[in-house]
Amino acid sequence: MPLSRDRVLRAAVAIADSDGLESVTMRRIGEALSAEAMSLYYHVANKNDLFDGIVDVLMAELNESVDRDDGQPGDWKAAMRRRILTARQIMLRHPWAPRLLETRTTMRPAVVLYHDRLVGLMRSGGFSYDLAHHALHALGSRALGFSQELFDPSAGAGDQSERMLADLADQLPNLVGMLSEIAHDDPESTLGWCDDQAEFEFSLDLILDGLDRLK
Amino acid sequence: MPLSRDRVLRAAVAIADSDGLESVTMRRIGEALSAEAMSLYYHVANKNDLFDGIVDVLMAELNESVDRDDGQPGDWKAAMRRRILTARQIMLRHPWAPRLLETRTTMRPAVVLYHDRLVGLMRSGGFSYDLAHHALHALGSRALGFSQELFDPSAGAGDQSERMLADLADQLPNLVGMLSEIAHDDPESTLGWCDDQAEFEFSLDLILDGLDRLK
DNA sequence: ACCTGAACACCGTTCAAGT
DNA sequence: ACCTGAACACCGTTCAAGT
Repeated sequence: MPLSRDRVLRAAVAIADSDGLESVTMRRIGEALSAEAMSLYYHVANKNDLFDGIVDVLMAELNESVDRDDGQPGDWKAAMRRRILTARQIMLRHPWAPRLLETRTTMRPAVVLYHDRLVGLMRSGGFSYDLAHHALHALGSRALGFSQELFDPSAGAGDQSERMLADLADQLPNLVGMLSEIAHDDPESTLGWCDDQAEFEFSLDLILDGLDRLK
Repeated sequence: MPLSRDRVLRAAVAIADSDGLESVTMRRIGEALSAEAMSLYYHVANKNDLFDGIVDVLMAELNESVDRDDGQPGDWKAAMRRRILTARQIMLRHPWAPRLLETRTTMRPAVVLYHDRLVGLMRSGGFSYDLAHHALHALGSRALGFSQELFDPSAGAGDQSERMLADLADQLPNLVGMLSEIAHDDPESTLGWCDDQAEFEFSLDLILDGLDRLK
């Protein structure tokens, strides 16, 4: 079974899914395909091209999922909300994807195509081109289903930073107050244990409602 | 002149400022300080600790700038807006900073402190802790003065992607329409040449106004 | 056309050894 | 206490050589 660009990209995605993006090395991909690392260079120009290809595979999956949502009832806001929350599902399946997308400087056709459809939804909802343009900027990566969290709790805050924070607590009256009230209302949650899905939807709706008002 | 953690961190920041984050290597820092790369390990645990330290230096500069804005007139919204746009100035001075902050998983005290002050402003403006918490999520990294742009024009889209896009143009009716209208109104701009400052402020105000309405 | 072996320049990091 | 030399395991990538 010969190598191909497609096989290389799929192997890379599989490695990223199971072991994280930093495990995606040429040697490792080669191993997964029972080939030498150098053989990959026949199907892929270099590592940057490899990453571009991974984005293409990801976005194909995303666009396919998102198109399945079409034809459902609702106005532009409901349609955009649905698409974006579907995109978010893909991101949750591939936790490495947001980080990868952020590092891409080249515009991938599939990414552009995704945004074209969003603009289409806004236009059919009565947006001017100008407002649709603002909207893309306001959404930023949220349009693709993710928002970068400054504190990543799942990565494990670590004893060291927790000790640092404990030492600092008296200098953080507002956060301490906030967190203790939230912990009181919902013992499950701290700043590190927020309901990410609920917060994502809150922010998304805040933006979509704000745009609605400017329409 | 002996090495010190501080000298190491400052050298690292200087390299990042002039040559980019990927040029910050142990060997390169050593060279800048006329020392061997291995000597750095006496003052810095490893590269992750080095990056944490760089964030600390950056955030010290940011918190200092932002505190200078205090005592100016205005309500919570004006105060937050001012702080966040000041933070943005720091990010523009250090283009590598957003990317670095996104990769940090540990909570740095200076970052937490910055957010504590934001919560304080919101509280004094009549926010419940719950809404202030939502607000932090809605702002995301925008609170620190940056938003990740999916398309980075300054990095140079590259001939290859431009050709790709030209081939794709007929599949992108909405984006093509949007861009041509924007180009008509403002011949300076394309999707790649947006007024980043204006778009940042639009999005920031959209969120702040939305929060105001929920208050 | 497709794959590989040998090699290069570069990483981060360890550790025993120097002063 | 502070710095270094030698070394290790790992990268991405090139290129001449194999089939």
